[in-house]
Amino acid sequence: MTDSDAAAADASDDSEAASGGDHEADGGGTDGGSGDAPGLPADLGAVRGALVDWYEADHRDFPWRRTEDAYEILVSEVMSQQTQLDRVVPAWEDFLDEWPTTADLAAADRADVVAFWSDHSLGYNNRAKYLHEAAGQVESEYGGAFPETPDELQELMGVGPYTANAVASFAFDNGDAVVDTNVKRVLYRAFAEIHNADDPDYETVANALMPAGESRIWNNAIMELGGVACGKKPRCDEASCPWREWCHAYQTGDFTAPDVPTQPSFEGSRRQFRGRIVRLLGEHDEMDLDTLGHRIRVDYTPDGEHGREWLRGLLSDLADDGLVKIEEEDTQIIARLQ
DNA sequence: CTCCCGCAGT
DNA sequence: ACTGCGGGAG
Repeated sequence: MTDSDAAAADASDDSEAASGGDHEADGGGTDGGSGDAPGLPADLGAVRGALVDWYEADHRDFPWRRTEDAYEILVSEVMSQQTQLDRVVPAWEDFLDEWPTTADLAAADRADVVAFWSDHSLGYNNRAKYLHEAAGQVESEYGGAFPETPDELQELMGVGPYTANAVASFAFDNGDAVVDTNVKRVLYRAFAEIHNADDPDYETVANALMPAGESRIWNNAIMELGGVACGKKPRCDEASCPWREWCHAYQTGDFTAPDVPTQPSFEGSRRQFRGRIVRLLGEHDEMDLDTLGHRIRVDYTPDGEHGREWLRGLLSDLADDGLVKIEEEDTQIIARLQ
């Protein structure tokens, strides 16, 4: 899309701007703009409309954006928490094919769900456990019907503030503004007040920005912005960012973003070996200690530094996490998914 | 190497 | 407030 428009240029506040979207701005006057969110542009209606129009004009067509089923949405959110969306698509489709409803998932063996998770390289196997557990909660505590408010959704295992608002928004159009690392980056760059704050209150600003009662379209739109136009490497013009005329970063050229804690390297980490163990146990049902050890690392020697004692430690933690069961038969030690 | 739509346990 | 948790892709 050609955009052009030199941008920064006029910082003038005229505007009703682009759009003509169908969303009429905020219900007049009530929030008069920046009442509880100093630092937001005065013409909030234009800012909101520009983003929503931009999203509606063109956005990535992920399959979970075509459903309003809370369970399907939840599965997509949990999978997306740290896996690239393009990789989530096939896993999401396979998962729902295998367990189409919360009743199906709740009735499944956890070991099968964990094995699926590992087999689809979705990482963080605890999330499979959480999802299985959450399905059980929906069945037993809500009679199979998802709660519809963020507060209630947060009671589900593995569902925190972000996921609760995402599900409430995308399934029920009933959420508050989502705040994840993408949204934080957008807000930090766009609005100087956030950028300059010692301890930015993202939640308050995000909610002040969101048009009340339109969480579904809004949260989709602002996350799309963070993913497509305002990623770590900004693509303002290429993506025709709708906020260029208001954006502090675009006008100053300062595209710094909030620090995201960097993970310790994965290669050689204990997480890597946990992952290998779970993957192997998903393929072999049960394995004895030394066979498992030799299969997860070439330098495994029963009595060496990375030997039985080391492996017992990993398995013990996996057992504490409820992912693995350790059985002692005679002198043999056998592990299987739990 | 970094990045990717967080959360639970402590 | 801090820590641990997978693994593919760029």
